[in-house]
Amino acid sequence: MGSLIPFQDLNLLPESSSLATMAASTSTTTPIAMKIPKLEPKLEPFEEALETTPPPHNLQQLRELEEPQDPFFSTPNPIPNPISNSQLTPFTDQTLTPLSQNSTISTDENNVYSEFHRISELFKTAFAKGLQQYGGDVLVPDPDARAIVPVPEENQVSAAVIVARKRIPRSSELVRVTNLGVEDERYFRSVVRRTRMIFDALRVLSTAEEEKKHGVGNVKRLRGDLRASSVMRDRGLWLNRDKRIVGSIPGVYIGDLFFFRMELCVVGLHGQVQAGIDYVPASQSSNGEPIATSVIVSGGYEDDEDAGDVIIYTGHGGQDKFNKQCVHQKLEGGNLALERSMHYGIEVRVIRGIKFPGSITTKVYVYDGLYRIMDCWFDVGKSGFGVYKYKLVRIEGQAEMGSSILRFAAALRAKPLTMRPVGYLSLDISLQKESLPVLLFNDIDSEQEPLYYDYLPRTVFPPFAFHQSGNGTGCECTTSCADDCFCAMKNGGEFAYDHNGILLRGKPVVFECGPFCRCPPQCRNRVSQNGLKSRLEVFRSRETGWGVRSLDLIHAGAFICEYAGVVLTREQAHIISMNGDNLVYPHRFSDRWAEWGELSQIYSDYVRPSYPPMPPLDFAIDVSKMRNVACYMTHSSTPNVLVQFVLYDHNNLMFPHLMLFAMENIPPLRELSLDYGVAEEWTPKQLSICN
DNA sequence: GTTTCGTCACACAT
DNA sequence: CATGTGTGACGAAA
Repeated sequence: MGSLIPFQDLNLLPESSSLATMAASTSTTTPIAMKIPKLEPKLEPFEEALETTPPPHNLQQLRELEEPQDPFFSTPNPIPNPISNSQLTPFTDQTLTPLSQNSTISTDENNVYSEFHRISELFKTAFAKGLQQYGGDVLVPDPDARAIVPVPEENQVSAAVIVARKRIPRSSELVRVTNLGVEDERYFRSVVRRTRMIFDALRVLSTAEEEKKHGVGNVKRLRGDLRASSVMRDRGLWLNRDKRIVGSIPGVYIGDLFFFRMELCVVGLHGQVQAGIDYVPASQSSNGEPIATSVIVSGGYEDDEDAGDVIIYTGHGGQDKFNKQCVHQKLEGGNLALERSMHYGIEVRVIRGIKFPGSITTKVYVYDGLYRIMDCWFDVGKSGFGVYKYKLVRIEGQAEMGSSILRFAAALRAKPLTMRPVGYLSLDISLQKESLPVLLFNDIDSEQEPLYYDYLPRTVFPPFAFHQSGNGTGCECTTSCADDCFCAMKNGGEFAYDHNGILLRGKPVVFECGPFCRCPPQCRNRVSQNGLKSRLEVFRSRETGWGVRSLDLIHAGAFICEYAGVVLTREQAHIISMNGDNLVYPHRFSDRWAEWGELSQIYSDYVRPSYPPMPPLDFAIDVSKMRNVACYMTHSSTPNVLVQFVLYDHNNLMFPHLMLFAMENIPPLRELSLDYGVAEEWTPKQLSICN
């Protein structure tokens, strides 16, 4: 056990302060950032992807919309990788500075000191040694070494093997993905979306299975996340295992949210289950040096300082079981890798772990984009032990940080008018008809349209829809519904939701408990009939007219709202549509429910749920005079919201409710989008695109 | 190839 | 509801 070193004394230490000063002056006198090729933002922000889509309530435009469906799902077999001009840039040996052939990583046995003055020795030797051994100048590495040399055409590798077919070990080949076209982006996004849907489906289903087997509450420490990732690893469904990507991961956007570390591994954003620094180890690196690729800022180290764009990040190691520093850190492993990444000007992905009460887990992980390591020094931490510190500075020109959006949204929920003094036209256009307020925001023009319609929280069905059905049947459960209850039977012997109200798997139709059941309103099988769970906001957008976003984070699979309007029969619709009114045809919505919980890549005998069977829907929804928030959602072919048909207040299969559920973890203030489907006349063209 | 080790998880108990 | 603690699975190193 080393003796405690007073924090303030170390700052006075000549060696440390001089070196720190020199390091600091280095970064100011030589404009390092200028010499690094500026990183163009490669990923198109989600909002921009929606730019050309028309407002959903303008159905005429919608029909004219020519947008191919997500090719991944619309064809039965995986399509060939559409990548044409994109490339993976290998980091060849030439891209890194030449080393002396015999250099090794410094793992100085004397790293642990108990005497105060010896810390400075450690600092000098470990650091200077670490740098000098690699042939560079101790404090001013060759600026040219920071440039990533463009790779000649013949060395470029195709990206076709992003999705593997069997379990693959982790590669050590460092690449950076560049020049992705719009189609490439769309493709990779769909791969990531699909992968994450499989992960979530496996995770919630394994929990549900265990509960079924052992009974609710008797399940011991079930780790659905571990189960899901393990199954997916065995099937080779982890992404980006064949290349170690420096920089952005294709298909992962800044602001994307994750609730499990394992999920970060599955998409390849961060490959360490618990460790905060991910890197290519020296033994696998082409030049024998470790290179860091991503870090997680999770608040686990007391010496971290997080100012958003600038992070003082603490290296790993030196902690006891209670996350207390107890020995000095060493310049090895991830610590050395970060230092080497700084030396070569290699950017790192930053993921923040943020405490998030009220979620399914206590923490949420946000991808915050790329940072450059600008500085690195040895310091004494608050507990008096030596720690390595790294100054990470966010690269400019990237989309806004997800973590700051989370923070802003939290403030907005509490004080909307303080945070946005201008633009709110209404703090609740539903006039308390919804369980939570629906805000209306326009800071672009004077349009106020949503104010002028009657707000209709639930769809109005014609009376005969109730009469035609055997609506007097319900379950007899008095406390809580179980898997053997009448309503569970109607759903094929299982409930559609888990105990958090998450939709487990999309179905042709979901039967919820209703007014004819004896169970209480809190019953787990009444998810979509109890109103909003997240605060929604209709907002004016230059690109799409109106759009909808949430002030709350929405979990994947969570209920959002109903798509409400007045139901018209085919005959009524025919008459009304001649006047050019706004009608929505439920049968035209793409069957996105089938993607939710789709596991054909896991089970070869997987078939899309066909029970309970649904007849073709033959009605329209009139949203011209009465509507709710849903009809302001924009269209997308990679939507984050799906339509699930639900019955609860009657059993008439001809007239289900259109309930909207989240297909992804939707960050607050990200635009919600629905696949309204494309008109039939587009089908041939669509096929030609897919083939 | 195999084993050991450490880790900014997670879930549940208290 | 914060803190404690047991089980865990991965990649890296030996």
